[in-house]
Amino acid sequence: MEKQILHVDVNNAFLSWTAVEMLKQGNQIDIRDIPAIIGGDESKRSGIVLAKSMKAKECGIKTADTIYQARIKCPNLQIFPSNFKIYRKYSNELYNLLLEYTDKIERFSIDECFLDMTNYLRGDTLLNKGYEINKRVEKELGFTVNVGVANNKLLAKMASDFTKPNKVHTLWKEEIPQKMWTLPISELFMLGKKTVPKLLNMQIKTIGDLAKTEKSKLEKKFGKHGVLMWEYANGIDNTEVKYLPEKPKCVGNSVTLPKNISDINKLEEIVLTISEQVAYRLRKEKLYANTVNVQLRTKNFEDTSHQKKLPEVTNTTKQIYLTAKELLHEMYRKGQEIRLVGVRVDNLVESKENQISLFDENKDEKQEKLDKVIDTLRSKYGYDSVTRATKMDVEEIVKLKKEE
DNA sequence: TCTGGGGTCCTAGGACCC
DNA sequence: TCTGGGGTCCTAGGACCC
Repeated sequence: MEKQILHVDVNNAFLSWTAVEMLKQGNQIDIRDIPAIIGGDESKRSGIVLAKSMKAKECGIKTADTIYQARIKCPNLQIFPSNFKIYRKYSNELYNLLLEYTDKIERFSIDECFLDMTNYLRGDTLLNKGYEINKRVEKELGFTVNVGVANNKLLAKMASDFTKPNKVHTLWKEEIPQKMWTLPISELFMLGKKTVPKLLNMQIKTIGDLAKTEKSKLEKKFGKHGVLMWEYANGIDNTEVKYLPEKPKCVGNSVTLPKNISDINKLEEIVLTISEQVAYRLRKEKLYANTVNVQLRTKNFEDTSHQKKLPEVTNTTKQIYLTAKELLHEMYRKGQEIRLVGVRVDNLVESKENQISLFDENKDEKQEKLDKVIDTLRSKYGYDSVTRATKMDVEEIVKLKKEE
């Protein structure tokens, strides 16, 4: 039996949600009706476009443009900051509404869900359910969604992307030639800016061209990715809607520094601050890490990363920091101007039980107790209620910038 | 005043083992 | 004398997504 899949995608999510929130706060104008974007903070050198209104899109503004570019494209642009707390709130409102239709919902991202409706149609059609969800979200939640209607996840996702906003589109098997094969290859899910030029070089311009290309030829050139793109171009996707919550496979944080840094001592302090955050999140997930990874980005956008497998799993701030510090020293070349620092833990496991330890006693016990005290304080009074004396906090970095 | 931050998955090469 | 062939684990880097 064919699967019955819906893909629900919030239109201009961050901007729409900000608009709804502002209206709720009594704001007179709806920022969806003017040239507006949600953007990062240029003074923190994270000035990129995260979401745009239709009017801003008409100016040619694209997601991930720099705000600098966006302002040139549209001089009377209005810029609003992001607020992930609000986004999570509206994302949850959407999820709760969708739960009335099926409990098989995969939260693909903060603003996208896949619904497996296969056993939940109750005599109705999938398309009708799609329309109903589209109308109800607008009426009850105040923002709009696109809904893709199909027999697998890939086709549902492609369908929801057709024309926006506030639309419902089907993409049945027999519609693939007219609706999907006519599109340029850049529109196909999982074809990014590195692969598209390579395909164009092979005279593969549309998704239809790709679908008709010999699968073995693509496999030879692109490996597994080649097989995947061929299958997607032909509308083939047998993956299930993953509705059960999954543990993360890695946990990481990174910061773009307000100013490039060449001082290894300052970099160490930043690595400490980030290690602390990462370890805290790891413990909140009740996970242990096998591997620590440090990433550096220079002022020229050259990225390097080094990683190290630990002798035994850990979730203590101390272990993660000490390893990260070691990696930092291993990587950092004197004089390099560092723009971004990141720390990540990988190969996460749920417990340290099945670890073969040579000793019976737990030598991390003291650290674990200390971490626990701090975690409790933070969950009660907020993350910043506990700070380190050596920590280079935001104020200090900003001060450093002003001295310039 | 150019260029975020959070992820997942894959690949290629080296080390090491039998 | 002219150099196997598997397999696993680890690391660095890259591609893609939202």
